[in-house]
Amino acid sequence: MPKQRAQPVLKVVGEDDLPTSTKERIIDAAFATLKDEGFAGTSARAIARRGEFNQALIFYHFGTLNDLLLATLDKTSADRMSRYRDSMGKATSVDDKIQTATRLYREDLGSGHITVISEMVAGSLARPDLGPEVVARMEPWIAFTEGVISDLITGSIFEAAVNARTLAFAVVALYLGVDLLSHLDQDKSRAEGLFQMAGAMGPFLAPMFGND
Amino acid sequence: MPKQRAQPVLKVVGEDDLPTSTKERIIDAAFATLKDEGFAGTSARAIARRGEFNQALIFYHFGTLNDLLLATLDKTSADRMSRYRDSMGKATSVDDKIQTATRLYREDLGSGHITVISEMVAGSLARPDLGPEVVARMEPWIAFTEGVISDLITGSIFEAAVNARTLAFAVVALYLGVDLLSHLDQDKSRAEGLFQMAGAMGPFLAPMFGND
Amino acid sequence: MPKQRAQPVLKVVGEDDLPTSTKERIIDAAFATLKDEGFAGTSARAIARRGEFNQALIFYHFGTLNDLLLATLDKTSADRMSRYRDSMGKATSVDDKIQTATRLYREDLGSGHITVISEMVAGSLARPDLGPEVVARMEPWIAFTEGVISDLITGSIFEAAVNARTLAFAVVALYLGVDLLSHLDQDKSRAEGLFQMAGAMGPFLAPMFGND
Amino acid sequence: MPKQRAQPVLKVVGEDDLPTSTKERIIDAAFATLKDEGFAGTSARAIARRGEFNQALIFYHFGTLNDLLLATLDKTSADRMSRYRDSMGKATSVDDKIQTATRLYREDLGSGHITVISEMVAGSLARPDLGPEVVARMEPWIAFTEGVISDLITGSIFEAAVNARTLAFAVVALYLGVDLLSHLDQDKSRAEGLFQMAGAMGPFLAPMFGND
DNA sequence: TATGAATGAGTTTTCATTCAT
DNA sequence: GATGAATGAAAACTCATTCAT
Repeated sequence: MPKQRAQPVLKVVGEDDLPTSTKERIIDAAFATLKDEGFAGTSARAIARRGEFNQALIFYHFGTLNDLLLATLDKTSADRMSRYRDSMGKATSVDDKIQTATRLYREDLGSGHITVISEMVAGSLARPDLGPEVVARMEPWIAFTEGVISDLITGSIFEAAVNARTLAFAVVALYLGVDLLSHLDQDKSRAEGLFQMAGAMGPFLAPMFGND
Repeated sequence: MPKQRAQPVLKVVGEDDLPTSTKERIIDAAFATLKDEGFAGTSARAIARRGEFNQALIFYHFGTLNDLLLATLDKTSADRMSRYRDSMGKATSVDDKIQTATRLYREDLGSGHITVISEMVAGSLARPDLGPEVVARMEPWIAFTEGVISDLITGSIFEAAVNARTLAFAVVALYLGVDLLSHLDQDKSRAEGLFQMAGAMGPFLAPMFGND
Repeated sequence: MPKQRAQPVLKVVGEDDLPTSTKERIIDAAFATLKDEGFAGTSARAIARRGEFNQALIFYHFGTLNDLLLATLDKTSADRMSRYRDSMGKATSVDDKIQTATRLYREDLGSGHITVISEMVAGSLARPDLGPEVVARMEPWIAFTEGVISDLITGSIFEAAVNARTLAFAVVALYLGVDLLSHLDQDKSRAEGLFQMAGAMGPFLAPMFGND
Repeated sequence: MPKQRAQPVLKVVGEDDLPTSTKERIIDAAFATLKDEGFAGTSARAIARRGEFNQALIFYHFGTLNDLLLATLDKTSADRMSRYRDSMGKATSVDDKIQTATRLYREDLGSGHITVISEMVAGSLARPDLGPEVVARMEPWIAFTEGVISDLITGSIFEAAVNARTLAFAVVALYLGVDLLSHLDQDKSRAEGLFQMAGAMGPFLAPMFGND
């Protein structure tokens, strides 16, 4: 049985996969179900119904529902990560980075990426064996954020006081917390307000980081 | 029928309650189960087993498992809130407030308050009718945080740029996100690191807030 | 414990009862619940809620839910029986009797008597120990109907061919069947149509019974 | 998913069905349970025990206990209906029809058809969402009876006075009522007596219908 | 590869009834 | 007489997973 327990994290789906292999169809169905029905509604049955295939197919291809869920998280995470890398790489000033991050966040919101991430993180509490795996999938995001922060503070007055890794952890935690709360009370405006506030502080902060 | 559907949020438990009324015993069992078995493990059966009482008692006293869970959240929330109010009220300088917050966080960690809050917030995604209720219970915390922040920035250079309410939302979201991640990967050290970093920045920030 | 298992059938409630004794209040609540919530909805809890008294009172006074239900059936049956006796006693011709029966049926419909009877008869299938007791409560109605039929056919051409007792059983069965079906599909018009048809046949039948 | 929510009413089971498909086994078990344990005793558990299969199989194949019950009613109804159609089609005179109906009734009694029908009709009062569905399944029987009556009264003196549809409703209601009472007090003799009386009236009635 | 059928363990909730006070 | 609390048994239904084909 082709179980796939410890699938490499954030591996971009290989080129040998046909455009819509069965595995992809299943992942797409899982993504859609997670997005629309929430973690609680994402049973094997629900995914199969959504993708119009047989329930057992999930277990044939992924061994476990958990593993499908993780693969789904991997895929959306990998997709978004490449997008983030591209965009943030091009942004140089603090201000610019804030603008870019805001734009990306709005994209995430539209694509369902946010929903799926927060459903997975939160849901993994309810499926205890999922927890560590999900956290592992957050690691690359922390690393990426750490890079962005390092770039930013190197040479600034903050360089000494700030631990980039720790701050990166905080940023990712904040992102998740905001997602979670926004998701729970169906209110996007507070997250939006947060980005706007950050935007307003951009010019404020710029001189501290040696941008002008 | 002693249902308690719309229990007042954050009502501090009155002194007239006997030391261990049945309702309290049930809430305590729910708290312990939430803490040790996680949200997923907190079924009516599990709670009853833990508290060594009959399953049906839960429904007799709370009507619904959800309602018991909310009551549990209310109780722990109320307990902690009064503690936070007392302690933060006494802290005056930024530095002081950071120290106090760190101390309180460590208390939360020991008492299981953190575990229970994050289990509830995250788990409520998987019990959709719980979501709004849980968010509503976060509101007082946002309000409280807003107060602390307002006190802090009034008269400082940040007063104009910062929206206290939005920042309070961010702080609560950050707290939840940190809890969630720490809880998921069983690793408390990163949260600890975050507080230490904040502590290190304390003296740094003090002058910006007009403390000396 | 004052159980009341084999309560005399159709005994009119004695004069020693206060106008609204507790037992009566309970019976009234049971009647109302049976009428509005149906047999399935008539749990001890539902009755107690409706009458605004404690659940346990039912068991104190009647020993068993079944016994309360039977007492309720007795009461409504006794009330209606006296009414039927009075009215049918005054009707002399076939035609007259049909008119009277139609009028009484409409009364039954309004008072909820019909609902309660059919709920009880049908429901007693679902509470097997109730069955024979309920049937026993139908006996007086069969006897009463037998009397009416006997009066009618004595001296008519049917006297030899018809067994009054058997026909009485059929009439009661028909009444129940009609109630049941009308109740189930919420459609009173067919029962009404039946009475109208009987009414139309009255003058037709009259000569056969020696009325003119 | 082989749910069968809106199964065609009274569809005769096709010959292509294997002798004992799982669905049939389940229906047979439901039938037997309904017959022997009564409606109240026909829980999913009881059916599964009787058929020696897993409880969940019921829900896999029928989605809902109600739906299984309805399918069971459909099957027995369809079986009997074809038998009634055949037999009554061959009976021409009133007398003949009465004899045939009596014979069929005795068959029903032996097969458990009667028990199951009355359990279902009465029981559906206690499962409110079942009511309309069960009534709908009575409709074909009313229609069939109407046909028999129409044949009978056409050209007779009753043609003007009798509404065949209304009378058919009454006949079906009577049949149900008789079943119900017989079933409740475990006494078949009164129903038997009724048929005997009808038999005795046959020659009496014949001339009125133009038979000789 | 794929699937329909099957399963065992689990879920929340409701019920009639009992009992100590 | 009356009550609040407690209980054991049962209900319908859902779940992830397995298996024979």
